[in-house]
Amino acid sequence: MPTDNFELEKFLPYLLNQAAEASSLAFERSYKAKYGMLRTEWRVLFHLGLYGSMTASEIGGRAKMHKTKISRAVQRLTERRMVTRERDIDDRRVEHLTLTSKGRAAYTDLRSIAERYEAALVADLSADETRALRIALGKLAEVKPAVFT
Amino acid sequence: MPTDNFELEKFLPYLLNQAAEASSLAFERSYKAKYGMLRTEWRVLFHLGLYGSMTASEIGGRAKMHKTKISRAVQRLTERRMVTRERDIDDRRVEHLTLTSKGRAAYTDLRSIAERYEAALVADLSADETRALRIALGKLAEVKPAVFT
DNA sequence: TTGTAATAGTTGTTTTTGTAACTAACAAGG
DNA sequence: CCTTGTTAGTTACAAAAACAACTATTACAA
Repeated sequence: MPTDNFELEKFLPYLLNQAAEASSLAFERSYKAKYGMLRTEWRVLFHLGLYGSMTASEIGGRAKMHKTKISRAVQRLTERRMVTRERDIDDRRVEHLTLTSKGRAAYTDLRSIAERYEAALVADLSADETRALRIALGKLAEVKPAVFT
Repeated sequence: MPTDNFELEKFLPYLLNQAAEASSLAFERSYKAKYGMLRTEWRVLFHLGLYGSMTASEIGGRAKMHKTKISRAVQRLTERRMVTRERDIDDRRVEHLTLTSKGRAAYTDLRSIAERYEAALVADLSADETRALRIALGKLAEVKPAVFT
């Protein structure tokens, strides 16, 4: 019984948020409960697990996370002995971040959870839907549209 | 140069978040700059604009927003004279929320921005992609998967 | 009735996030 | 060398979100 013809449920920013939130929930519980991690932290962890040693800026560029988020995530991961930091010899502003064995163990564990979770999510979708979804999401993630007035 | 074969860029919770954030940005600037609204507030505004008078619980159920978020959003919208509250006669716990003319004007304006913005977002996508995207997102928004360990 | 549970919504407190300002180190032209 | 500008990362403070405890009201059964 809407009073006009706008469809909120199809408005992409709204729909994307709902889907993102719902689909993040179960995974969030895993890394939160098992490792006391925040969203920012598992992202940093995964980047280091996947790409090996990285600097904060590199992670920021790739994950599109603001540097303050990364700074705090790294601080917490360091306190928990999951990440070590090492100053660059040539440029002492730069820090190289690396997973400790504890961090790598957490990454390996969470990655396997992520893989199984992904499979469960995709199980609801047809192959075509999944393919189109990934392509469309990839495009939308890059979009940087002008402001509307 | 990943060190293993997990694809973070295809992991749905991650990808969805990126897409949701990127695609919300421009619209967020509109309602923030023009009306000083928060995400929670435009959502409440749109529900009232679309469905007419609603209670906080009804909005919560439909938008999957926690009741404290709604309570505070309604409070701010009321302070700005965009929403009025009226106690239910039969059940005095319940409040019926309605847009004022000022609220309705803001809704109409923002809805038209939303429509144009949606068109700009979808312009990057093929018709098939768009259709599959909406269907897939709709399913994912409903998904409530078991916790993985 | 009256006692217990449920529901609508609010308030208080703690976490997280966002934003801006900051320090430290490097770069590059004069 | 200096000055000016840039980059990497941190810190401080303000805004927003999450979570839990609360009030007020209704429902319902003993």
